[in-house]
Amino acid sequence: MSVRVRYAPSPTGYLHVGGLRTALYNCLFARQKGGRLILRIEDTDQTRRVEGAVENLLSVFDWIGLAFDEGPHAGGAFGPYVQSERLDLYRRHVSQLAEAGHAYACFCSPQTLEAMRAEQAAQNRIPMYDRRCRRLSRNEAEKRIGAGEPHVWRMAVPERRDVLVRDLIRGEVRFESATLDDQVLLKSDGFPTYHLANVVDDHLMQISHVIRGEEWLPSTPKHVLLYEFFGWEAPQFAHLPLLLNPDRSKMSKRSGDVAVEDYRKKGILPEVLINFVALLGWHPSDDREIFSLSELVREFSLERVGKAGAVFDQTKLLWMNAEYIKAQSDEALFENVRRALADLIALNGEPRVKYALVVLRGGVTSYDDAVKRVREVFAPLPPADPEMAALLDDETARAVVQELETRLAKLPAPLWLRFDELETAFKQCAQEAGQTRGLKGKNLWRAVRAAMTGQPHGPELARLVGIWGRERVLAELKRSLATVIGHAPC
RNA sequence: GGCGCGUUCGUCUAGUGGCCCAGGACGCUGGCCUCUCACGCCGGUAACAGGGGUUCGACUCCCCUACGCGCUACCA
Repeated sequence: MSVRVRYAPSPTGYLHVGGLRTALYNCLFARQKGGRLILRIEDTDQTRRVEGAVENLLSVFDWIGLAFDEGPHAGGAFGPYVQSERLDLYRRHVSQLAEAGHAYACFCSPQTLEAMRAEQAAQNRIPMYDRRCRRLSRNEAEKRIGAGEPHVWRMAVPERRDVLVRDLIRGEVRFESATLDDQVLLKSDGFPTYHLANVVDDHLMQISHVIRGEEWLPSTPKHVLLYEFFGWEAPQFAHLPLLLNPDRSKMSKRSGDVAVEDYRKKGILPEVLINFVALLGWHPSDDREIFSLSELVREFSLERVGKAGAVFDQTKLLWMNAEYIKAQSDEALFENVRRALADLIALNGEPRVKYALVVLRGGVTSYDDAVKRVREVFAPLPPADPEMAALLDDETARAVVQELETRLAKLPAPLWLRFDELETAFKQCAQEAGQTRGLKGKNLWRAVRAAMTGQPHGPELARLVGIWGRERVLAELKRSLATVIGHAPC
């Protein structure tokens, strides 16, 4: 049997990282087995309609690089792929169920149900539909429907029997049907509930494996029953462990960033998000951690998916992002941040901006981070650090700085753009300047740093010189010399 | 409350009865490198939820307990 899997989100307006992982595992499974990946939109809740949600979802998948073989955008032989466009299908199937006695009309109003639950709660009983409408005769039900009375259709769960769910990840899970509610299948507005639509569509779309979040495991026996009612073969199930907040509750919107879009904004690379999320609940047979999508396709297996929920660790995500950026060549990285640095390039020329990036890229965790660092190095200096400034209250240090300035000013102009040579030349100038007054090593460099930046930290000075260029280097040196003179210690 | 799932370092995890006084990664941390920070390199830290079995031998199998989580809607 050919493998057909699906990712079936309800269009809430954003893609949850948990959803991304589900979609990814489905994708990996499909690709590896030479199967098809289907996108199906489960928009059966009219009250939660979000404008533009599908478009947004598609654009996020586009960014992330996951492609569906069939779906509302891609078409396919099993459409429509949007549930709100399949309403008649669900109605027909409910009639079929009703005909066979597996579904019944229920006329209980929301108020009635609420009262019933309140009473059950008060008596400390398990809240469950008491099946009062199940006892209605078919005649009476038809009469009330004919009279236009609002109603839903519920599934008639068998009284007492075991329902067995076979799960590829969890093995066999047994449920007693008495604990299963007579689930609503078709709502009073004519829309199906998840349970009905899901089963009908999975069957009609010939889905072979249902790979979804663990939160669906408790309702799977109902689905199994529905397959039985229809006389259909059920697909294979695989329930994935949940993605968790740091407090180990189900990862949710209110506890931080859960939307793929949020991570995109933070500068996380799409391939990193894929790599990272793949490792949440799945582990390869060795200890590798860096995987491209095609490597994941090769390595993935449901057998190696774990059972326990996984906390989404932002710190490790950032580390992985840094790893990916580290792996990029200087050229590639520059191209990736070029747009964000356009103004600086116009102002300082491309060679120096690019050089700055190369010098500063060590340890950057994102493109934004890289851009920030480059911007900082070109920005005006913050007020001098007192300790650093104090170094220049020294006669010798000042003389050395003065000497350095003189020597740098004499360097030929073209040299300032030949960064390697400039580094060497600068070091030589500084050392020679130091020699005139017997300043060397740490003392020499600290003094030069104080004069150039006034800051305790910063890029290596010999390279900062190339980044800044002649004009600024000389200007900063002069400025600090001027400042220092009137700055004698009290 | 009911039903279900789960439980190895803080976090992601390896481990399918002896290879494990438990391995890798992130984090944290010590050192080295060094004009500083970062990077890099080398090292350290830290876990089998508890209790009973089964077995010559249990992280691995069984049972119980505890804890966590999920579901319990005319939401998905």
